Order: sequence, then structure tokens, then C-alpha cells
Amino acid sequence: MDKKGNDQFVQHIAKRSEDFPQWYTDVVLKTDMMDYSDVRGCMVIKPYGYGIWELIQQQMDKRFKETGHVNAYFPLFIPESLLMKEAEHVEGFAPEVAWVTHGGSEKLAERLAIRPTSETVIGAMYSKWIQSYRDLPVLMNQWCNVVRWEKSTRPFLRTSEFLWQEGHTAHATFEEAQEETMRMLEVYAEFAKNVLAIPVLKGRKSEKEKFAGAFATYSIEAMMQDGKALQMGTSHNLADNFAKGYDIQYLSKDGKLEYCYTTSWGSSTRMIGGLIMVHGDDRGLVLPPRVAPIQAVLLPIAAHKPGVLERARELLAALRAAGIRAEIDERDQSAGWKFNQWEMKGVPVRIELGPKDIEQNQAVVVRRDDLQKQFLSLDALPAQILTMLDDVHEGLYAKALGMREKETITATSFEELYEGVQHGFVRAMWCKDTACELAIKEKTGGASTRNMPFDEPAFSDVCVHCGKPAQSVTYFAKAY
RNA sequence: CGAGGUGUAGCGCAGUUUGGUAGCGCGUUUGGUUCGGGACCAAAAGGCCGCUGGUUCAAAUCCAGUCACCUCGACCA
Repeated sequence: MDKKGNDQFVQHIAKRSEDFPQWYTDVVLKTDMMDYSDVRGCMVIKPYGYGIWELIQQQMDKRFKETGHVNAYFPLFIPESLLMKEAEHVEGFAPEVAWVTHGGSEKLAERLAIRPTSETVIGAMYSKWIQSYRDLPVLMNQWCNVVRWEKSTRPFLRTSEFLWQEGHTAHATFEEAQEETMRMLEVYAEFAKNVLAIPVLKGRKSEKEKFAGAFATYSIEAMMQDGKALQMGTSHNLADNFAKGYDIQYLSKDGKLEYCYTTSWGSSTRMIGGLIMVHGDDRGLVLPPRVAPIQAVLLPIAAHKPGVLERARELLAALRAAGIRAEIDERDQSAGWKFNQWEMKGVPVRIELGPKDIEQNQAVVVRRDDLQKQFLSLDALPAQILTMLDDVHEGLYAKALGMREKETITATSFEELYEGVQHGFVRAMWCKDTACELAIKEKTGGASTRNMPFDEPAFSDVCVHCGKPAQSVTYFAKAY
């Protein structure tokens, strides 16, 4: 690269098309979102990245309140005996649990697991709290951190410690639990669309991939720009599996002792990784406006000239008064340098204000998504920026949806399916997912029915998702 | 856990083949000129060459061990 920079921050990033993993890492590190810590696989989220997370939290929490959930907090440590009560759950999580063995210098009589997820502790509490059908449903959520000792890690996508929310609910019947499971899956899908500008597929996971201990697991999956799938939220119907393990019972109206039906659902800082990989381009990050910590950055041009800075600060105040998260960059750097830096950081809208603009009562406004430049009058600028932010959101969503549709094929044979998942999603028919007996019925092609050789070795690295939207088709994708 | 790669200044790297004063670019600090797409000049600061041991008069460099990180597998609600 022949471009010169006067800040280490301004370095070229890898070409997205040539080296997607490297591009992703570059974007994460060079946009000042996170850093590596000394503990392997643990991330440090820096203020810019955390700002995104705060906006995600706010907007998601608002949705949880609307669906009647309340926030609570449960312990970080889970005694080993408590964790062991649900057999499938233990088996699934055992390989990735971190253990506390000592308190100070004394060895503990019983090891403490650092929560990989909280069904177990929360189940134990629910067992105390729930006595009667009048106590149901219990609808709670907690925002917290969890630890999973992963073998390999990637920033935001899979870290040893991560931040998330986990919802835990208890209901009187299986049907109510199922309804809750689907309701929250829908909340996630709506959130992905309207806040993150990411189109997602809703689907049910295969038996092999479902949450350890769940009756059924549903997820939302998005396609990244390399064609791979990323799970961006899950919702589990736990049926009465955990209620039986943790003795969550209630006395029904007609005086019978019954087990509860529980659900759990979660989404994490992985969503940040997802939005980087869905929207980013060769210039760096592209943030969807609703989670952008800075929605509009104001760059005074030739700021040393009289009046420029003053006018720019007035404009900043006007933007903020309109509810726009705006910042001004008054640093003593060249204009070109600032353009590049804020583009890399993905700020949705850039506003340039120089002496010539002030003369003509206008500003130069540039959208991050298409880099189109326009000259707008200063008078109505805040209102126009607000509209523009919505346009950017819609534009990003449409672009991501277009990409996904382009990279999704419909398969009518195993060969097509296998070929398709190498670079995108595949639509294929799904019947029932029972252990190793899987059958595919062709529907879209309208032709014959055949059995799918799911036990072929080539298929082992394919992540299977079953979605059941309107057209009743099935989605398969190669996953991260 | 398998295969490959990398550890040298805040960041990116050269130097290791052939042992001999620790180098370059960017950034940082100071002063000045600039300022509408990655500015320029001048000066300065900044290093347990991942760690441990060995060979040697002498090790960033050779040998052995070890640790960490990265990529790809495996694994992963």
C-alpha cells in the first residue's frame, strides 16, 4: 500500500474477498472494538465495541419488557452436584466447563463450576419459588457473563468468556412452553431485522445439534459474506426435562402435583461478530445505524479558519438535540486521514463542514454504505440525517438479504446439497430428524422421494438446520 | 488433540542460512509550516530479540527444552 498514515490505527485491512478470516480479525482489532487479554480466548471489549453491546442490550431489553419478562441475577458458581442433576445437560457441557477448586488456599470439598449457562442454578431456585399454578408462568431474564472453555476461539464469535442474556421461563403446560419458545425466537428474528439489519432464517436444530438437555432447540441463523452460517440466537423448549432434574413442581387447580415445563433462550456478544461479517466491506466496519455508538460524525474542514469550528459545534448541538448520536472530530489531522478512519470505524453518516459550505449554508454528507456524497442545506439537516439513518438501515438489510438469496440454492439431490453448502445455503426437503435416520422428500422440484445418505463422511462437517417457514422448506448451511 | 506458521520498540516487520555495537517503516514526544481524500520539515524518546538451559572468547542468530499466539482440521446448544 502506497498510502501513508500518521497513526498506527490507519492501516490497510486485508481484502475481504481474499482472506475473510484475516479481514474479520483486522476489522475487530483495528477499529478499536476489542483487544486480546492475557488469558487465552478471553476478550477485552473496548469502549467502541462495548458501546455497540450497550445499544444491543437496551433495545433487546426493551423487547423483553414488552413480552412481560423481568430481569434478575443468579450466581456465577454452580456446585458440581447441582450441575450433575440433568444427565444430558452434564454430558453436553462437561468438556467445556471451567472449575474452581480452591477458596483462598483451601481446597474446596466440592468443586464449583463457573456457569457455562444457568439452567441448573435457576432451576434450583425455581424449585423453591414455584409452588402453585398461581405462581406460573415465571418469566425471567438475566444479563451476565458465562465461561466455556473452548478449544479454539475467535473474537466475538467464540470466546472463552462472553456476555449474553439468558431468559428462563417456567410454565404449566408443554404447549405454553412451546409457545414461549417460539415467541422469543420471533423476538430474536425481529430484533435481527429491525436493529441489526440482518436477515435471518428461523429454524429447528437437528437432534445432534440441539441444546444438551432440551426437548427442542430453535435458532436464528444468518449468512455471512463468505457464505457460512452464524447462529445469532437460540430458543429452547426444555419440556419437563429440567423440571424433573431440579424438582420444579406446582400444585394444579385440581390439586395435583405437576412438573413445570421450562424454556430458555439466549443471545450473546456474538451478534457483534455477526454484524461485522454481514455488513463490513473492504474499507472496514459498516455499522447499522441503530447500534452505531456514533451515528454521525462531524468533520470541520480547515478548522483553523475563523468561524468554522463555531459553526460546526452549533451543528453538533442541533444534531444531538434531534436525538442523533453525533460526535465531532476536532483533532488536528488532515481531512483525508479522518475520512479514512471514520470509514474504517463504520460510522453510518459523515458530515463535512468547511468554509465553502458555510458560505453556501450547506454541508457535505456522505453515507457509509454506498459512499454517496450529497450537499444538504444546513437548515433541515438533523431531520434529513434521521431519515438517512433509516435509509442506511434499510439499505443494509436489503443488501444482506440479496446476498443471501443469491447464495442460496435449492437442491434436489445429495450432490447438489453437498456442493451448495460449500459456498452458501441450500434449500432442501426435510422430514424428520431421528438419530441417524434422515429422509428427504423432494417438494420444490416436485419430483421423486429419495433417502439422503446422511451418514456419509462428507456430510459430517455440514451443520444441519431445519427451518419451517411458510413454504415449509429446510435450510442447510456450513457453519462456523 | 493433528498439520502448518509466528514470537525482535506501541503497531507492522527486516536481521537468523554464514554467531561479532539492535535495525527499518509507521506511530509517540517537541517546535514550525500545512489543512476539501491517508500532509511536510527538523529534532528526540523508546528493546530482558517469548522463556529456560546448553555450545562458544562472543548468541536475536547454533543446539535442546518449554510457553504463548495465529491459520486449517477435529471439537463446539
